[in-house]
Amino acid sequence: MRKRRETKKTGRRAGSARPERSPAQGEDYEAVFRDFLQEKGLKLTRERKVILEEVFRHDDHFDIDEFYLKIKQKGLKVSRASIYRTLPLLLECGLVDEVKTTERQAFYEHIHGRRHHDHLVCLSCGKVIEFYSPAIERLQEEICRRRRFKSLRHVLEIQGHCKDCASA
Amino acid sequence: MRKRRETKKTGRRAGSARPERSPAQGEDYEAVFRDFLQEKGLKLTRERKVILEEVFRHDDHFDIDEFYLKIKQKGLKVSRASIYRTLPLLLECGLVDEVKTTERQAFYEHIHGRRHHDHLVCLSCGKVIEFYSPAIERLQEEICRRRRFKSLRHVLEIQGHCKDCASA
DNA sequence: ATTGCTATTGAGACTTAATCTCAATTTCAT
DNA sequence: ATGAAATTGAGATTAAGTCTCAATAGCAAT
Ligand SMILES: [Zn+2]
Ligand SMILES: [Zn+2]
Ligand SMILES: [Zn+2]
Ligand SMILES: [Zn+2]
Repeated sequence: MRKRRETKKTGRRAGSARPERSPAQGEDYEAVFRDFLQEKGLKLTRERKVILEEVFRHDDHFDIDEFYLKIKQKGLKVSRASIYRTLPLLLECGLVDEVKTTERQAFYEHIHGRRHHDHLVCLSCGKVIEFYSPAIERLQEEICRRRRFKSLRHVLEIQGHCKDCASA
Repeated sequence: MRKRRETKKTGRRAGSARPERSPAQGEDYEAVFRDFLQEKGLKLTRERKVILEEVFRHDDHFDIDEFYLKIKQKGLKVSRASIYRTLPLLLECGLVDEVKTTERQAFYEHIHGRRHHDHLVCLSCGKVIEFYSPAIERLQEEICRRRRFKSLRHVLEIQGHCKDCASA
């Protein structure tokens, strides 16, 4: 068993800032995944189904190790390697969002009709607060346009102390 | 000898976007460092001097491994451990800026009168282009204020393809 | 300059997230 | 049902970063 790094995990729920879901997008992520796989000549295996289900059962951010443990505790059998191999696929087909943090480990969140958003991360309690600023997004586009830089993605993470930890 | 990871290093010079130096700030970074160390009861060793000099000889971003190799090639003798121990000190006293990237390795850049800035990173050629947007900075402050989040630092990295690579 | 208390160093061991290996197994189009 | 090709998983490997600890160096006080 891999030793888990010790990290503050308290209160790792997103704050009130989460953009609400758009119910417009269908629930059938399995169909999306299946089609994606088929198109690439890949196979929808039992393991991939388990991972997909589990990803969509999660309603907040998670890191891979946490995710692996959760699957294991449920008695489902999927290897760490398969998880590491499947998440990039889910990323590629747009069902999952990867947020590379300034910490070593990236975290993930299923998309399921969520909008893009960025993050405030509390250095004391580990809380992740989502925010979305159309103005900032627009300015980024502007910056890229001016430099003829073709933007594919971005990471904006603000680190500091949340209001609970700052007052303590 | 530690095996280097293979990464695209071509054209890793910053683009034209670098904010110009402010000549107002004195050149005497060694004095700054010495005072800082003294205040903390730490010592200005030969190794620390070498590292400091070398950091300020670099005029763009660098990662630790690259940095270590460069020092070694010059025949200067400083261990990897010392570099890993010294850079956080330089960070702490504000002489160096650490930019955690979405890649595994962070990169560094000496400050020396530079303003804060963020980065465009080209995924094809590895080029790092700096930019600074007062408007974005202001919006970030605004977001934090609204959430009573005390911001300490932030990372904004936009990934994509630079104009040279996009046209190719 | 000498002394002595600490901070520091460096070689190499260790940690750990992530990737790779490869034989055994599973998927799925035919 | 069949077989080519993709996939799996246990464990090895990689590599950035951290830690250990005996030997050494800085420096303040004498
Ligand atoms: Zn954004
Ligand atoms: Zn907090
Ligand atoms: Zn900024
Ligand atoms: Zn490029």
